[in-house]
Amino acid sequence: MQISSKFTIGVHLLAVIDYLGEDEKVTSNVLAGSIGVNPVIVRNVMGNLKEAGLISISQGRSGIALAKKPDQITFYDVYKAVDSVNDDGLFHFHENPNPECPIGKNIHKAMDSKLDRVQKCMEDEMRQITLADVMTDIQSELKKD
Amino acid sequence: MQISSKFTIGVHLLAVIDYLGEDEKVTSNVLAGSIGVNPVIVRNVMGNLKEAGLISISQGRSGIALAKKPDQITFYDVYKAVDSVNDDGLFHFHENPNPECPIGKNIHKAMDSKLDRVQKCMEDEMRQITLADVMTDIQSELKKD
DNA sequence: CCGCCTGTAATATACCACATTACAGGCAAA
DNA sequence: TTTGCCTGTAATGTGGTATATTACAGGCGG
Repeated sequence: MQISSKFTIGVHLLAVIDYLGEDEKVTSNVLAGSIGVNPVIVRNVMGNLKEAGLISISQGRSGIALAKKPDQITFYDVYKAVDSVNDDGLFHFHENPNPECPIGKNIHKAMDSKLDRVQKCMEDEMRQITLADVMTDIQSELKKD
Repeated sequence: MQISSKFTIGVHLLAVIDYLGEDEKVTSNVLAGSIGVNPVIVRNVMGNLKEAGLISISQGRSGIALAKKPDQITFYDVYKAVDSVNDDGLFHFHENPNPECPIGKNIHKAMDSKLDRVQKCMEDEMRQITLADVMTDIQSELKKD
């Protein structure tokens, strides 16, 4: 199992928007070219990021721009924006434990809070990482040339 | 996306084995009955847990038993045993970033260590939770009746 | 030796991620 | 205001994966 690539696509997207800034025209086709996926996928992710208030999109001969500063955009924001994990949570619980069995009857209650704790731990860590951190690392790679 | 139910099945499995202990005969059919899934799934998970050294299985008119004490079996052990997450990691990275693009060329390098950090955080939290914790909660639910 | 149980392969099904085509609608520039 | 690019989105295809199910070979204990 893996978290959908929509998440990494989202971060990549934001990085390109930040990098090309207001100088160059950024379109879903340009982005799709850099990311290496279909433009429709990009437009969908763009829509998610827009709904979440991370970017602004003006139609027509368009302009896409960050709606927040890079250090105000965290991995968690992107992760939530693109619905990386559904409402049932990170862990898929088997759906039919036997209520006639003392374990089956209570396993859900006994595990849920623990699984939530694990998921929350992961999400809290994602809140610590920002787009600015990614840009810093990209810049320092670029300087090596 | 969600982590396969094989993980929760694995924990459920261990809980039943611990609960029914050495008194009653525990078979894949009994387990499947409590868990509410097909016996073959149970046997596969059993195999995983056996390989990982968490349970012992003797064939024939069989006996299944925990190979460690409940407080020595963590969620992480089960999670690893059933291959909840493949070797590529928790996050599925888009596979064809454009090497001609300054961002596409470096996005992988810039994000990998951060994603690893997130995953490791989750796994560390799982190491803190044991089968014994689950059994404690189940027991206290049972006492409510 | 008989019967129950595990190990495992083969097959089916349903769902999901991602790709692709197509087109309607909007904004901006000319 | 018209034209052309671009976004929003629906419809469809496809491959991969999770789980179910049937079937059977092999092993151990009674």
